[in-house]
Parts: sequence; structure tokens; C-alpha cells
Amino acid sequence: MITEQPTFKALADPTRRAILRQLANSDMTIAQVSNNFDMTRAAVKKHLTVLSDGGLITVRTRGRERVNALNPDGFAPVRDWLGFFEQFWDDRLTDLKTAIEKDRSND
Amino acid sequence: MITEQPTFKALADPTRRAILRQLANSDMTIAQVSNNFDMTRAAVKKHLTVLSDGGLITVRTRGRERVNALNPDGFAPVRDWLGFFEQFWDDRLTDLKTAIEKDRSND
DNA sequence: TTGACCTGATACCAAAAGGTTTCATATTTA
DNA sequence: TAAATATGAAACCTTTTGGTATCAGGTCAA
Repeated sequence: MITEQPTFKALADPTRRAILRQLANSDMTIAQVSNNFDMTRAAVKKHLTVLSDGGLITVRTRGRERVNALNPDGFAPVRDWLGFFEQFWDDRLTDLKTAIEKDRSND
Repeated sequence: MITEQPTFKALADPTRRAILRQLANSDMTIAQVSNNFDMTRAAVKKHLTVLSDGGLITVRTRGRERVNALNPDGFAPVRDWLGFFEQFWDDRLTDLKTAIEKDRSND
């Protein structure tokens, strides 16, 4: 609801996740990214816009080109969100352990 | 493309992520989950189906009720996917460090 | 058995998403 | 300057998505 929504939305599409993997290897212009997918440049451009909105990539201008680059920090919202659950499970395990210890002391 | 798509898709909706947080606290029937959201039971049921398809929750029958529970293992595909990028960045840092060391040895 | 209760499933709707086509604009470069 | 290159943006189309309303079926309790 806060600001994590654009990130999760950006990751929901398989084409966009594939683009991110491409960008992990090297920065690419829109045309370069387009060459790797079976769709028009306009469609790829839309995906790049969504990825940018989600903070997962950055775009810099180089002459008439736009160079897209992965933004490692953009993954933070997702990692944090997953972290909530992991923390939760850790706490649950701790509680379970405590309960067992307590039960043993009652023997 | 493999089997991670249903998981990412399930996480893309804010209502579904909210449901997961609810289920982190305790297992709930469809009716119980519905009480916490401003939409019909049918709509919530659809969301639960998507979450189940994504492997993020499990559903067990208890009489005439369906009890929905969080499935911790369901998050693995997302963690693994994120892991690829983290591994990648680690390698990049290692390469950078190596390059710097090599450069220094040339002084 | 008979209601009351919990859920499944279907039909239907409006809005969003993913694509394409087309045209305009900015940069290079011959 | 002119042509080629790289992109932005808008209009349009089809499918998916998130929701509702409605009805049928299984389960519990009096």
C-alpha cells in the first residue's frame, strides 16, 4: 500500500523479470533490449517504464539513446517485505521452543 | 517462466499481500478473512485461490469450513529469484576488487 | 428432517494490462 | 542541410483482472 506496490507490480510480469536478468549482465539501450524479445520496441519501452516506476532500473540519457541500468537498491522493498515473514517465523519458532522448555519444567 | 510466475503474480496484488499478513498471525476460514476486507466473500475467495495457486497458502477442510494457512515454503521461489541478483552483485564486487588489486600490482 | 451456515461455481461488468501501429521529436552523421 | 537513427507518445484492440450478484451443494444443529 505504501510504496512497495509499484515494485511488486513490476516483478509480476515474466518479460520484465527477463529484462532485469539481461540488465544484470550489462546496461542496455531500449533498442538493445528490444532485440532480445519477440515484441515491438514500443512494448519493451512500456515494460521499461514499469520497471522504472518500480525503482528497479535507472535510465540515463546518452545522446539520442536511453541507457537502462539495473538498480540494486530497488529490490529492497521486496526483501524487506519478505523479511517481515521470516522474522515472524523466527519468533514463532522461539515461542515454540519456549513453550517446550516450559512444558519440560513441569514434568 | 518455470513455476515462479504464479508466485510473483500472487504477490502483485496489495489485497493478497494483506491477506498473507493476516494469515501470519493465525489460520483463518474464508469467512474470517472476508471480515477483514471491504469486499464480498466471493472476491476474497478468488484471491485465496490465486494465493493457493502461487503456493503461498495451504487449504484444509474442517467440516463445512476451509481453513487457510500460510505456507512458508511458498516464498522460496521469490527468495531464490532475488538470490540470483544478490549472487550476481557479489560476483561483480569480487571482480571489481580483483581488478583493483591487479591494477595496484602494476604500479 | 429441516433450516441455518459455509463454501463452490458461474455469469456478468468495468477497468487495467500487454501489444501493435502510427506519427512526432531529438541526435547523429554523411 | 538531409537522411538515418533512437526514442516518446498517443490511439486503438484484445485479454486478463478484480469485483459483484446469484444459485447450487455440502455440513451442522435443533
